[in-house]
Amino acid sequence: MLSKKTKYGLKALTYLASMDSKEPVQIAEIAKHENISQKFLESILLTLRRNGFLGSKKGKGGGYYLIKSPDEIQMTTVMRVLEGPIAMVPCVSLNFYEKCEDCPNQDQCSVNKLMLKVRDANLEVYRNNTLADLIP
Amino acid sequence: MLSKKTKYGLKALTYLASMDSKEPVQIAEIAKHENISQKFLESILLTLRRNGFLGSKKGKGGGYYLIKSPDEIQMTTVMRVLEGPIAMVPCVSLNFYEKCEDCPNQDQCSVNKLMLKVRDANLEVYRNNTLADLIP
DNA sequence: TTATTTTCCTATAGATTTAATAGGATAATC
DNA sequence: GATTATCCTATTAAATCTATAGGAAAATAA
Repeated sequence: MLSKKTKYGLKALTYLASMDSKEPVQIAEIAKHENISQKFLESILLTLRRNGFLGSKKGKGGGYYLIKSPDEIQMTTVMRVLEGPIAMVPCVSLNFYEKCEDCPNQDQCSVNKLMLKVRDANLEVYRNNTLADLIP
Repeated sequence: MLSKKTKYGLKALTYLASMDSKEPVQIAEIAKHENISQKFLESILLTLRRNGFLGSKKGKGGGYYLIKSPDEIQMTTVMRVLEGPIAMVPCVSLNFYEKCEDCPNQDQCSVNKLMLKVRDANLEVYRNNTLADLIP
């Protein structure tokens, strides 16, 4: 299941990407427009800023804005920041690899075998889609 | 993340599929061979039996065995029983569809748009792999 | 029959993760 | 100096996942 964090994060990014100008947009506006708890959204936008997707401005007329052009924001990077590893098991993860401690040899592991294919299929989708592709 | 339930279930199914004969295999043997808590595995095998993947026999010489041939067991059905919906959001699920209550119109929803592609990519993998393909 | 073995079944405890809230600090503008 | 809006940490609440407990039921063997 996709976490609400990711869901809300994607919606917020898309909302910002759909703006004509790059003027800061307030959290309250995004939250209201997308039906999201403002405080929860606040923490999400914070991590998006900390990870280089958004810029921010404080005080009156402040808010968040996209730093890059939507077509330069790959879904792989967004998903990794919001949802975590794209792989369903650590032993097939490119960016978060970990050996399974219970698995004697992963080359003969059926789960590894299947999840490798799943990972590749998902990567293919995320690599071929940018934020620009999500705008209605 | 793949749940341990699914991981263990897949390993158990693969172990049974790798057997030459279709003689019942005891929970204890599977648990030991795959490093799984026996009691936890017990409940997993029970749901696999209830969902038509396994047969069972009680008493001495009893255990679990595959009902169908491994190449007739599609990963789509296994994943749905063990892990639940293949889709990451209910609004793109084929078998567990639900409308998002917070989404005014899902045709213009960016999450829906992306997750539809993800779902299709995953279905493609699960449909093209059977239990037979997981055997080392 | 009686003992043994193994699955069957429900309930529940423990652990982890996710979702949401609280409350004030910081910085920019008016 | 007042107001506005982001910044930041901690904590609570809810949900889900993992594992265990403990006995019932059924099959086999003595």
